[in-house]
Amino acid sequence: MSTEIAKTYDASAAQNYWVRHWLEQGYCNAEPDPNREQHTIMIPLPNVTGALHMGHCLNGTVQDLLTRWRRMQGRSALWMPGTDHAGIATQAVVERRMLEEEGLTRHDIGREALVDRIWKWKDEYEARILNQLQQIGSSCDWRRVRFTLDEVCSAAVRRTFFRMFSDGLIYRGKRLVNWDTYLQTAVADDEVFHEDVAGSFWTMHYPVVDADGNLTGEKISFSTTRPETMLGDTAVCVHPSDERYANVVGRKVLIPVLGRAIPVIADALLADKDLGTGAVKVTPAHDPNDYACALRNDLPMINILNPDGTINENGADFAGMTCSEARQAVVARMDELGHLEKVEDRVIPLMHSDRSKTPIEPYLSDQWFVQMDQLAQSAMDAVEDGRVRFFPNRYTKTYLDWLSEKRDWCISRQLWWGHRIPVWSVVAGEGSERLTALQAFGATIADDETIVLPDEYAGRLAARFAPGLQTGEELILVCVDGGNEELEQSLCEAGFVQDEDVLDTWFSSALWPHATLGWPNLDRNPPVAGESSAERQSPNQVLPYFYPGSVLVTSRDIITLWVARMVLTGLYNMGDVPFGHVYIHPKILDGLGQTMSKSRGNGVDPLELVDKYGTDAVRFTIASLCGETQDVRLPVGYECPHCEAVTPQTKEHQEMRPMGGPNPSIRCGKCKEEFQFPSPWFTPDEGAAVARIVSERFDYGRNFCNKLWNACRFAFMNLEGYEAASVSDADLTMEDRWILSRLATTIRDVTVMLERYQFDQATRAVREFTWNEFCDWYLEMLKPRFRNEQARPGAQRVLVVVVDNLLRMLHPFAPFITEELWHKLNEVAPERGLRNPATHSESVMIASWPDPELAHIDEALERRFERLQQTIAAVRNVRAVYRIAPGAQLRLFMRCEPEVAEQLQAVAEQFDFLSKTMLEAAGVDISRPAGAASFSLGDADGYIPLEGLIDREAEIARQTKEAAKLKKFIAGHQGKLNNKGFMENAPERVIAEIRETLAGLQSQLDSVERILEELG
RNA sequence: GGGCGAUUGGCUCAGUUGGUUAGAGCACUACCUUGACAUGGUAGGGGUCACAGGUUCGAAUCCUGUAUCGCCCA
Repeated sequence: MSTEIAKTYDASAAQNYWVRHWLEQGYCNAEPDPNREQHTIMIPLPNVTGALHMGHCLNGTVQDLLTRWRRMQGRSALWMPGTDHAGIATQAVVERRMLEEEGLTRHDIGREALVDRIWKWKDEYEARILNQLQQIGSSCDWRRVRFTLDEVCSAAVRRTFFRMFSDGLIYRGKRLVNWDTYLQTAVADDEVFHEDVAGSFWTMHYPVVDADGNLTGEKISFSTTRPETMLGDTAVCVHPSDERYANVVGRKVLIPVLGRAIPVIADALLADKDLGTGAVKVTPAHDPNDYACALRNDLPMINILNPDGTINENGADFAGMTCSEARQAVVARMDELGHLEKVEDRVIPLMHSDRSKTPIEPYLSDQWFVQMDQLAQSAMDAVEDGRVRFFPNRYTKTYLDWLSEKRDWCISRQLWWGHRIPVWSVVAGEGSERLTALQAFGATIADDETIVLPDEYAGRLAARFAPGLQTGEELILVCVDGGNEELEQSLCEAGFVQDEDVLDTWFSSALWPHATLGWPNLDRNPPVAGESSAERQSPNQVLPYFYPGSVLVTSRDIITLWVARMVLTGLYNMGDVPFGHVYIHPKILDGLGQTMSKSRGNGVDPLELVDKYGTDAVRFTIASLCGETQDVRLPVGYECPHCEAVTPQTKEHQEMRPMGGPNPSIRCGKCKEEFQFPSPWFTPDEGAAVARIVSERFDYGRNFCNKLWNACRFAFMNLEGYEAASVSDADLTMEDRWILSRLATTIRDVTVMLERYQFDQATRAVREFTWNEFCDWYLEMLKPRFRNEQARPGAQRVLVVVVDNLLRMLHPFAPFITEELWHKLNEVAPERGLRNPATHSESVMIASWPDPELAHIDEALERRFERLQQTIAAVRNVRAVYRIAPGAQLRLFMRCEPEVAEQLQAVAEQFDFLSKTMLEAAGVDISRPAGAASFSLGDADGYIPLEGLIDREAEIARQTKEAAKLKKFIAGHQGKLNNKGFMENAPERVIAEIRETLAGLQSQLDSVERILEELG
């Protein structure tokens, strides 16, 4: 049997093969198992708006790393996959595309057709996203894929809404919202962005009128950037202590364009004496500050806008105009009437909708809310008492600060794509007819004005009165739990109409941790793909086993939006938190320090990088970036399709668009050829040469994989004739014991680092061990043993054990290459182990996480080994400095204590192998041979005779420089020991260390000075 | 405006509760195609740790302030 493997690792072949193999074997599947501990990670569900970018890739890498590691530790490890319908974002994308490509709006095609189109979009992107996740090696339980609008999640949404409604936690109310006039929906505060636009600042005045409405000749001036809002003004406000206006407060002014009189009020919170004229107009229905002022002062609120952003009937003559038309018309009229004083240009910060990119109008409308006080408090308690812990800890503050505001949660969205609000309403009757609409249900009114339904409707219907849209109107609201279509039908027949709105996406994603496990269905396990409903076990064992989850891995920007809400719904529905830990990972920025996003044109598809570097390289590099830091920069470049030269990406590149002309291209600086490039703004021309996005940061992972591959290739090549057998301690050589000691230490440390979510440190530790210890030293030292028939079997047995452990330790970081190598190892050395060699699992994915053999850790040995390393480095240095051919044999004399000499003699062979140097002699009585180059370590001096080769002057210069360096360090240490304060305050340990170092430095300096003397 | 974070060699980042001579990868220089690996090896050059104060025997690390940048919230 040949034990040789390919010279280079074929990443793409390995990925394709193992992704399928793992799926077929069902290694990623997780089932409840009472004999094992559980480990649950719920994916931060990506939304189906578009494909995944590097941020998702990082997020997925971390979750997979944890899942694979815990699975190897023997846990039943569930990583739950799925996607989010992302209501407004997805609907906006589909609507925008429909408008651009077909000139159609949603009103042209209707609710059903639009929703149909969105489902098609969802199917396409969900498939693409899941494929991306699989390609990066995600070991999710793919049978359990969920979608926030599917049956399982919908049932949870429906039940939660019903419970909250029944408990009185959901109410309907008026609220000033951010109205997107383009999409005709409210958007959340986090869905708007501020952008400065050029605008004007008008100063005008309202005349004061007396009680009879007659002009008094007085006036109040104010300034505004939005004059059209005067149509909705219900007051003018001044500061209570502003003497200029003391005599008009409480009187009235006239809005000239309407002829409506409004009061002058004093409100210290709204008016600022020192700003402008000190007086401001108050438009409660269209400005957040004015709205708050109106609540304080009990002012009427007049809505002047239609949902599409045009002026409504309250705007009198201006009705039907758009805001900007109305603005001009109002200004013109005011000017005409002599109330315009001046106008100046001004840059105005304007809110825009993140979804439609159009300006936001503050707009007063009816919305549904969740009352947050108790829920928020419960979520705060969970973090404060440690049931939920954040890593890094500083994010606790973000979470608590936000929740402590306890602002009610607006859950309604005026969209067509989402969970329809399960409330039916009808206008209540008058007097004794008040409950007529619910007569068929046998409803009655209790003393406290609540609606009481017969027991047969318990858990299915909940009803109550609520104020209607019009003042004085009363509504009956009925909430229906899921699975009661016949009751919904009856309500419709009784004249009830279902609410048009849908729920905020976060309402459904807040339930993700328990909804995906089947809640509220406790009778049966949640469905898995490929299983008939009859097979589903009863009762639901999945939910109690996997809930609460272990850790949530996510990005800091949704701590408030999502993490907090999952905690509170988890507590509300399940009575327990959804996860014990929250690991907040860094965010990937581009080379210019900007957040990566599709809209900025700097997003990078992970599959492009995977194509170039291989998944393992990308994952390994990413893991090396994940620590406690909050951002990582990822400068990328375009790889020229003609000559492979890389052009770094600049802001100009990110912003290049066709602008009606041909697709932009970049000219390669090296070969001067033009190429196109991936961009969110256009699709490259058919057949055009397209650059690929690359980033040299991934060289880190790629080089590592190459190193690992070749180290194993070397190992396998030398396993010809391997026979398993126990290895006794006596059989172990010094380097065996050293590498086993280092291996045990590394495994121990890496395990702790993973427990602490220190992926960057863990990655460095495994890399350091693999490259700088295993490859650089151990494998090199094995080479002579493999050439020796006697020594070979022992070397093979230890090597096999180290490779076995190494592959297992690396598997969560680099799943594909380790699996590929593991299978080779199984072929070459099926039985392995130091004590009782045995066969190992078919796949490394289900092998056990390596045990740190603490008994192997030998620090004294490691220190001796270090001296060997230093000596060899010193010899190599001499060789390099004197430009001695690498092949030329050198002779080495070491002056040192007998004990050290003995140790050096013991490894004499290694000097030859590792540095082509014969250790001629070692001992106290060694002196420098004539014409020898020298070096000094702390406890030994080395001499390498170089008759005729040595340049005396150069050697003197070299040693003089060395002496100067040593003197500087010595002075520093001496200074400390002479410092009274230091000696009095520093801990014993530190002083001892300084003394020890100083002694070492001093002896080195002595050596160097002796050498200089000898050089004369 | 409030909060969080960053600022360490040309680039990207480490640096555990303050304590040996501040590290790594890439890039750079020289040498080496040696039967695991040139995606490599060996050796090397390069940093007054943003700035100004302070605390301390001792500061990249703690405190205050300044500057620049990023993010979140209002």
